[in-house]
Amino acid sequence: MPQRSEDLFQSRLAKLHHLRAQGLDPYPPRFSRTHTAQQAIALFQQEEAQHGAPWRTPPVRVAGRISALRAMGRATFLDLRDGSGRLQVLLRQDALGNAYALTKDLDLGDFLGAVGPLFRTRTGEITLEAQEIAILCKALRPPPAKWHGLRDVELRYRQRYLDWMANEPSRQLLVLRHKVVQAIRRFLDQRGFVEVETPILLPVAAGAFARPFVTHHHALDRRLYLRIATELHLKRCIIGGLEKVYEIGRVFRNEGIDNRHNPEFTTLESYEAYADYNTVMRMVEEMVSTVAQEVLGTTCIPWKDGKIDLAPPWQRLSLRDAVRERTGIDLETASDPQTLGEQMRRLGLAVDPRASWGKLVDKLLGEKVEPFLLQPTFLIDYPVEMSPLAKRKPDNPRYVERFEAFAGGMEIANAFTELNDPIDQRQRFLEQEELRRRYGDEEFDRLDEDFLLAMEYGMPPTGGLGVGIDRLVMLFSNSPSIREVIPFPHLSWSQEELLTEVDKHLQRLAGNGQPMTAADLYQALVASLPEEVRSRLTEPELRKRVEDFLRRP
RNA sequence: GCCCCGUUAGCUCAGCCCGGCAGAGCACCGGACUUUUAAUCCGGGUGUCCUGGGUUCGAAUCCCAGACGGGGCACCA
Repeated sequence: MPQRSEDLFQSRLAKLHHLRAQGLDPYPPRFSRTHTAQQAIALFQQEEAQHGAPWRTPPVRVAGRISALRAMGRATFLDLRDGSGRLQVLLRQDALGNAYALTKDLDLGDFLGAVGPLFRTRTGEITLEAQEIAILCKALRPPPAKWHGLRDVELRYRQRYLDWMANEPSRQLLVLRHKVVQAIRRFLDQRGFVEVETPILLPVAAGAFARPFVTHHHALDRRLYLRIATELHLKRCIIGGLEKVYEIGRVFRNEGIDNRHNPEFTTLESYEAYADYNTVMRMVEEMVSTVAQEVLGTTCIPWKDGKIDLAPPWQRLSLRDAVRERTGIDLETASDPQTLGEQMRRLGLAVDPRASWGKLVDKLLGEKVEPFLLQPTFLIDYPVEMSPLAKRKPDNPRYVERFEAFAGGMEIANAFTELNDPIDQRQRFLEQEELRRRYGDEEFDRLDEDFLLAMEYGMPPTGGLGVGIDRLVMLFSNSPSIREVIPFPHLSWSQEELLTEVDKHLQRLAGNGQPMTAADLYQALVASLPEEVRSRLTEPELRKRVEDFLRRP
């Protein structure tokens, strides 16, 4: 595989062998350090203040990755970087003796331990003068360029560790994400919520609008799906008597990838018995603003060219009013697909004539309302057709007690007073199944018989909430793309992966010793390659690969 | 699915319009240098110009097809 960068690799390999030849272990099992880079610098500053300059501390032990190397004959400066920061190390032949020869085998990216006193150089930089050094790990590939860093977006995502090595903001984003999740947990834990872990592999993937991923359990010989939501299991917890539960976890939706969608993403869902969507609304604005305050130190955050103020209370706007204000359409009168579709066409929207009313409302919201909700806003009371798990409004059964929260034009939360009438719930599921049949749309929700069974035992009135953690982190970090905030985002095949896959098949096909003609081998290859690989390569490309393969010794 | 842009050395990028020996900085390799800081100085270019096909005496450059990435649209929570 590593045909690229072969020379750099070989040069480092040679140094590795040279180290071994001298009886040094390039990968020793341990090195005990007494100070991080930051602690070492703090120690020096403290002692210098006490004793006055010039001052040398007693020896300290530090370790880190070599991030810069400035060699000048019998003295070498290098920068060691660890999790806390950077410390300059001076290697001098006079101080190190024979060990100084090791310097020649060091490269950027290697891990090194150094022992010695701290002092200030002529130019004033706090520096460790090494009396002892130990290579802790020989790196066989070079780190990204020190000056330009790593800009190539594809490389940044495919080899995220290089991104983190080279780009401080990317590292910080990971930490920010952690702090957000931590602050959410703290918020909920303090309110008596219990965190539970519900299954990811399910016989029925229900609880949201999405196509699921399919997998198979061999021992059970059963088709299973990856969950698209945690909702139905968390409600089972409520049924079982836990009154406040939540889960922060990954859900999987088999859909396209873009700036706001990754096929796996993290949601928070919480359920609280004896709460309703009004209770949840207050909790959401308090939670998001509290998290912002704890993590960012303010509730007023920059977003694109403007600012968003997350301090409660957030604006509350009924969905019907919001649509009427922005489009002039009244959903009460435009209450069938034909009328609504007609009015939407008049606004210049492309309308699928077969779309259901709920889908049309959804599209109208997505096009004409949501993108304009920059300051945090609750959209309240959704049509029942779009919300099969929410309780109807007592005074208008065509609507449900549901809200979605928006900020920066993105949906960040979705919540409702949960439906706990098992007969209505069954009816709603059946309607979803019917809609899926009628519209051939895989994304309608699914009937979950096991969940209905649970609900028939009785569920207290409950307020439920879903929050997209990734989008919340996008908001908090002013990131335009969800890929930035997901440590390892999904990408398609790279050219190298494809060709490696082809070669694997070629080796297997040609492996039984019998000589094959290029034409035969090509035929066998096409028959053997999975469609996902074959379809990404053209016939001439594959034929060429076969010929190259046969030409190889 | 559609449109636009990109893909050249390990990294960041120029060269492409108007076809003529594949370039720069950093990194790397060899040499000098015991307080440097993007160290400096001398010497060295290390390449499947994304892939495949076509036009041409000649293609990184022009044409066609495709892959991957980015952006937009469509679709979608």
